[in-house]
Amino acid sequence: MPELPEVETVRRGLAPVLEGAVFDRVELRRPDLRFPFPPGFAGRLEGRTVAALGRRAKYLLAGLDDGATLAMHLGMSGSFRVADSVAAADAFHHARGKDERHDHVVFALSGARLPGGARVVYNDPRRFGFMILVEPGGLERHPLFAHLGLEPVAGALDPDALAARLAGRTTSLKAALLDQTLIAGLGNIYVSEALWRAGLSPRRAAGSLVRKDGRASGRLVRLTECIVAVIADAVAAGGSSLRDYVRADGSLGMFQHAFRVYDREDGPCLRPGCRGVVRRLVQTGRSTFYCPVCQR
DNA sequence: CCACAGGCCTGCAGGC
DNA sequence: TGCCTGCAGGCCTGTG
Repeated sequence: MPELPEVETVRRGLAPVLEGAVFDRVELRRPDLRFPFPPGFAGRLEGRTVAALGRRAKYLLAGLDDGATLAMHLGMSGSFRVADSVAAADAFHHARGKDERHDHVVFALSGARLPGGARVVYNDPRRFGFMILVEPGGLERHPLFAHLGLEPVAGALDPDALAARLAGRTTSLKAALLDQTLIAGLGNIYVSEALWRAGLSPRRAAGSLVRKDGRASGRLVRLTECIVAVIADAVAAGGSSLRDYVRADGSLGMFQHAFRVYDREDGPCLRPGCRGVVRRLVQTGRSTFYCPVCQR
């Protein structure tokens, strides 16, 4: 259930292995994940070198030496693990309680930095993840990427740009922040955490943070600061490890220990001086955690 | 059996 | 009629 911090942590773990490495063999152990693999998918990758491993929103983007891009989304339960052999990979996965029935893709790699080669294994029990190959120059026009919103990182998430996108919208702040065409990379955990930090109710109308002249209100400036901060803090902690997510080297993220509201229903609000109790509500089918006392 | 889980696409209904 | 918006449902498997 990787959100941006988990995907970024995976990227940092995989980059030293993938960058400069060649796909010697790509093994698809089933014909589909969320979508069927396109015909020739594995063969199209074999023999190609990874130039760089990047990220956009919750997508991992492996740029290939011929200009194409392997785009990978982890869905709700996707994870990668790295090993120098099949046996080591399986032992590692086993230790993490992973079921090898859900090992769906195996990349066999070689490279100057990989004496003896390496294997990168993709495991995804729920199969909401997917991999696609985008031909050179096609990324910006691709329907999955063309409408992605602002990255929630310093310098990219501009309050007035966000105000322009929220103006007039009656939908809840919770739903707006989950909308990947507005801000790209937030998910259910970090929306709750950011709104708690900002002291804003998840039920508030998104457009209520925009001034009449169309610019960002003080509250919206504060919210953008809190979004950037919570994402940066989570990346620094290696993301959050709950049920499925582990880092590429098998270690756990630590940010789950820093949650202020997420999954803390009925617990005391942790804001100094606030005597509220954390509540859970369901918005557009997803749990929201918030303090009704200090989030208005 | 039920509810719920970190994502996101589709289709439908309602408002203008 | 169209366009936009917002929401329920569905995709899968696993866990409590």
